[in-house]
Amino acid sequence: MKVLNKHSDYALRALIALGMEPGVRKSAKALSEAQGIPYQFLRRILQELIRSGLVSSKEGAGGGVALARAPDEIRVSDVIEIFQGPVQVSECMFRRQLCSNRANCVLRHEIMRIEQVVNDEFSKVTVGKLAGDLRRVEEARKNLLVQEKPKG
Amino acid sequence: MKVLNKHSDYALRALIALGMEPGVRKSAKALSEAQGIPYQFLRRILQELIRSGLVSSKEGAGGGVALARAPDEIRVSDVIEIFQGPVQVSECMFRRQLCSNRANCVLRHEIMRIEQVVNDEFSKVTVGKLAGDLRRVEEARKNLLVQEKPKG
DNA sequence: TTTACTGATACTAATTTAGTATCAGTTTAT
DNA sequence: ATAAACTGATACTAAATTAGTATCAGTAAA
Ligand code: FES
Ligand code: FES
Repeated sequence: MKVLNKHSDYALRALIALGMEPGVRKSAKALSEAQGIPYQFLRRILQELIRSGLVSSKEGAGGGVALARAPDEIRVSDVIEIFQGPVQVSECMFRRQLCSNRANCVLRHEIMRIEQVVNDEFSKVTVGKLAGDLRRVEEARKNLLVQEKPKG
Repeated sequence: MKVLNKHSDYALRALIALGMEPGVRKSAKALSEAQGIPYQFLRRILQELIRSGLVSSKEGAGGGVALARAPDEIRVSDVIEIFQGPVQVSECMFRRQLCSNRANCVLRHEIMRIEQVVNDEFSKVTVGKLAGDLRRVEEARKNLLVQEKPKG
């Protein structure tokens, strides 16, 4: 069961890359090369993010994209919603004979509860948080290198 | 984002149908007709459930399948695991440049935490519970009919 | 020995996901 | 003016996954 498809995956990486230096505009080409994401594919993903309002863009030479909101205001759940639609456990279990009265269906309640939990978890994690985590990871690695080659 | 694919969906329906009358053996044909699941497809699904040990079978005329465990011992997560593999949020975010040190990766921890939560939720729900819920739904509907046509 | 079933497995069709390509328009720099 | 570096929109192809079908062999009961 793969939760993130490539669209969401790449979108997140691009968003986090942008979130590392909020306000700095980057071109699709630069992002594509830095993150190892196929250029044309990333372009379409960015266009989608722009349409959805997570990212802002500037056309022409020297143009590019940047986060349209604060990194902490962009949730992983937003990204999943855009590229994979809302979380749905099952189209509708027992739809045929058994569940003519959807409104009162206990099974449906169970299903919706889980959908909610999954969604909540993905809402808790923001691009800002991931970028922060990543920053700390990079710091740690840098320090490690300094230790290995001290005063060099 | 569709969580259950048709395999898991149909498997669950079949398991719950079996769970409504544990111990009673039912043929693939009967299940297929009762649940509106394509026969050959359901056959393969049942064979998979049998191999996985959730269901027991008896060959020959009058044969069929039944739950191999107590309904409460069959979790939705078991079914998902069989047909869709273990929950994976992302193959490995930032695998390339950024995450050579997977063991210490904060992002990875975040991802694994969510995977755990999702899995936990699906482990909480058993075939026994779903069958019980369904039983209550059917009771409620029956009572409703009695009310509508009282003493008829 | 026919009928009703499962076991194993090969196959096809449909859908989704991933990835590519193209052309038009915008901004900057020369 | 025009070339270069960009995004906007959209059509297209390829690969992978999912869904569904078919077939043949074997088993058990009537
Ligand atoms: S599961 Fe569909 S209404 Fe009950
Ligand atoms: S996300 Fe892959 S190791 Fe960090």
